[in-house]
Amino acid sequence: MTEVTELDRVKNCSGEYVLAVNDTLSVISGKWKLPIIGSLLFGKKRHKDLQSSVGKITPRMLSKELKELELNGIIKRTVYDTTPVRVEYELTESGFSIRSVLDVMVEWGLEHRERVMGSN
Amino acid sequence: MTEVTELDRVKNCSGEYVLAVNDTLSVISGKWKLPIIGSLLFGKKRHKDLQSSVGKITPRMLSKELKELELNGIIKRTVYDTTPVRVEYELTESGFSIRSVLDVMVEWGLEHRERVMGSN
DNA sequence: TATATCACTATACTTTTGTATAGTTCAATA
DNA sequence: TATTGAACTATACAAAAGTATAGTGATATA
Repeated sequence: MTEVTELDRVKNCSGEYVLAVNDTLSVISGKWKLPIIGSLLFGKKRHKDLQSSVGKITPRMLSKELKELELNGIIKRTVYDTTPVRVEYELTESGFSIRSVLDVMVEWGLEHRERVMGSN
Repeated sequence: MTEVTELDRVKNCSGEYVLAVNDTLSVISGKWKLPIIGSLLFGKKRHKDLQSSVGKITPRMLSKELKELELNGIIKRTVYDTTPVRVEYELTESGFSIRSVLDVMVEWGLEHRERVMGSN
């Protein structure tokens, strides 16, 4: 009952708290990260599939964002030895689990809009 | 039991979902938003107090970020008719409530770090 | 009259982030 | 041999975000 977890510790230290939030924030920041994650929630996709489903992203940006997401452990990249080569991207466990964060953000966003609209 | 709320609706529509997340994201994005909110969680503060508690932010950036936070309904600005003039900033209800979002982000961030560290 | 305090604002940058457009590599097919 | 398709990469540029440094306006006190 008196155990202090890492979580309790961080929540009570304003500096580390901000750092931890920023860690999460950096994973989903960038113009195309959310659309990409959103698209991959429906299943694994290839580069060209993402290009059409994500909007008018250029291949350069798509590569860049995918590379960052992979580095951050959000997606997994698999290369198949076919011709032409096939590369598939899919969410990792962390990738799927971040959905709970996004859900909370959607909820707050809608509540906040109500509060702001309600008092005009 | 069969009622479909706004929330359910948005969660099932990938486009609107991303938009709603981005709404929330835009409120806390910017290099100094989190430190400012973090500082105001401890109580109302004046411009100069924030300037010292938030780090090495310039007055220009502090004004800019405060203005955006006010526009977004996260903080309330009060001017007192003293000399020299006194201006106080404090969190609104939305400002305080966003802490629940930040808490979830901290939790995910720590779990994610465990997962990534655990598999090296 | 000069100085100090507070809450900014102005101007001119630098850095980061994103866009536009074209080109590369590989092997398989026409 | 030329073309195709997938998955990128290269180069140059534009826009957004952030920094550095100095200055303003109001008023009260020395």
